Amino acid sequence: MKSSKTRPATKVTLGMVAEHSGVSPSTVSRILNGTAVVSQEKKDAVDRAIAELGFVPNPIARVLAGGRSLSVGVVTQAIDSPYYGVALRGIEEVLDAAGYVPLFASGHWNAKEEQRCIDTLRARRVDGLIVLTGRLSDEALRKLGKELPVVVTGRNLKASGLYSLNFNDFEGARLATHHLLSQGHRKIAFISGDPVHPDAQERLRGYRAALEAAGVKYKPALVLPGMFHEESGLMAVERLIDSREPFTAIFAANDQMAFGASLALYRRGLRVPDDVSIVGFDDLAGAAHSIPPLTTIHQAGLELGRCAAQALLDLLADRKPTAQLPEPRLIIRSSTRGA
Amino acid sequence: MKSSKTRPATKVTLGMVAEHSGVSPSTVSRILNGTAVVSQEKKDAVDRAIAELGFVPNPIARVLAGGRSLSVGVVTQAIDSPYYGVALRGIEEVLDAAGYVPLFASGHWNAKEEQRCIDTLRARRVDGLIVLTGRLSDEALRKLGKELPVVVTGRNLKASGLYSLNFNDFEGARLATHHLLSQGHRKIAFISGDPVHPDAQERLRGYRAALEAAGVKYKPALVLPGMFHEESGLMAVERLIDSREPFTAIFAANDQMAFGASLALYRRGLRVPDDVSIVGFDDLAGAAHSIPPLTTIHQAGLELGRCAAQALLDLLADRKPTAQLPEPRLIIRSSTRGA
DNA sequence: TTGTACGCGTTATCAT
DNA sequence: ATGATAACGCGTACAA
Repeated sequence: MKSSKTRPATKVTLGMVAEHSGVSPSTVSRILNGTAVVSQEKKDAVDRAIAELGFVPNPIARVLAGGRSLSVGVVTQAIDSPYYGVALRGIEEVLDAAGYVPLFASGHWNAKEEQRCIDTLRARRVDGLIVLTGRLSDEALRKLGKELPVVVTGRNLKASGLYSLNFNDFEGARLATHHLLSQGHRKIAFISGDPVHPDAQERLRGYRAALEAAGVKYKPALVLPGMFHEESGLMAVERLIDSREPFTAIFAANDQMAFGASLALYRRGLRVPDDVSIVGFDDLAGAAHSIPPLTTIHQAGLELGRCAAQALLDLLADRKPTAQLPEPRLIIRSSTRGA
Repeated sequence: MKSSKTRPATKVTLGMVAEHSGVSPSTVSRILNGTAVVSQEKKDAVDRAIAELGFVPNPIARVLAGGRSLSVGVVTQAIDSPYYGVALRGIEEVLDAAGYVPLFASGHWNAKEEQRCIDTLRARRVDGLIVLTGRLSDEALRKLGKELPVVVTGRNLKASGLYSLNFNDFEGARLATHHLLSQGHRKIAFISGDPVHPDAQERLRGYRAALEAAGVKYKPALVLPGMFHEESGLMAVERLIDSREPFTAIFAANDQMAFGASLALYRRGLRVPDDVSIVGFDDLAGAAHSIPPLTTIHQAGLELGRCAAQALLDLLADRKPTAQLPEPRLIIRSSTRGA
């Protein structure tokens, strides 16, 4: 029985291919990696042998011998993050198309764990690294970049072997706030993210800039601390309501907090958008199907992943990365309306 | 300057540890792997040398030499799935605690891609495999189990080297439907999942069983096809409303479709739960913060991941896995009320 | 209990 | 352009 499925039943090695096609192992290796010019004649013979034998190179042996592993490490913060999850998909997509395999590891927003991830990944000899908005110091990242190609998001570092990709959080927040302002809202609450996070600071800046541009006085009582998750958004609004500080709109520094905020409003009998308008940030998958569909700032997670992977591929191929993230866009849905 | 951080600046090998402690490489290896009994004296010397040199075994070389890779392949369907995402976190968590590293790959609900993932993972010499509800045939899985330890979810296969973990979808659906019934609902629509999916069939069975037990006649016009995503839930309800088939409650085969259904209701001016009650299935992270908070069947994704990983660890250690998934539980929130 | 020698499958170096 | 040979770092027979 001749099986058309070419999956190696018994391990077939490069050496066997060499023998089968009457050339030396080195030649086979050269053909596989395009390391040197080989006569068309031998190339054909080897290709045929590879097909006949169903040979698949052993990536383990390859890397031990000093070759590339064709794998890249991706350190994210939580493998199940609704935002970064889609970024991972983007990374997977473009890496796969280029023959690379992603190795994911989660740092859990903890510099120490993150360092452990990186150590593990490097022990596994990844060819490069993508770090999604980590807690590591810029210095540590810079040093890392000297040792292997690295792409980081959420930073603005520049160095050879290190490429940064950053969203314009400031502009996104400005856009969101301006949208509310343009609809006549003046008492706009802001649910901030974890201040440790640079993104959170930028978004606060954007909020303030929009206010200022519109001649609306910034009121500290209207900015509530949050932690980027639903519960914190909910509690922020509860506190806000209890404080009796009047407001007609809320801008949450991310969608998850916006969801929590909506729920708090719902519980207090306040209607969105009739009683209060609300805008989020990120445009998570769920934003379009929340009730009401959430007006938000689109921060393309998928694009983020794709760009990061593409940039790393460039670095790996000794090309200069040019990937740029798209500018944030306001997505108007149904959670906002005139004051 | 003496750095307390013990990260190998220069690669330190097992051989160097051997030399540094005056023993042979084999002895070091034995100590590392507990392969044989070694005198306490040498053991201490080696341990000291390891600490002093900051030695970290090279996993690549280790596996090439025939040892374990301490990595396990995890094939999921989409790296950004809201349900499986948390399962991945559970897997990561228990694997990590045992010194294993997960390698994630996405099959995208496609048997061919799934097979590719498995081939890649095996080429990377994973010690075992976790397959989350794949499209692969039972036969293929059985064969795989003969070659390396495998844990699958969403199936009921039994074989040595192969462990299955399955939720009681039937019971979950029965519970959900019964809840609606017990509140006086009689015209209960069911938004089904993709029928290709065994889970979807089981849930339909559970729905019918509950109906029958309550003496309510099953009405085909009340079951709408869905595809497990929001949009399909939304369209299902639109069709249902347009069909003018009366209904007072909806049971969606998963939360995502329930969200979509809620949105359709909202758009048509129908209130949840005042006009129609709705219950979902899965208990996604977002279910608790949707508006209104969704009554649903808790299918512990985190537990699923943990159990799968634990079972694989057992298999790997030649223990008999005993992990069992918890029974589905009804989580009553605010999307359901009396008819 | 411990050490020696070899092999894992590939790439890199150095010849030719 | 091609081949022989030596690594890569570790595990494991086998011998002692």
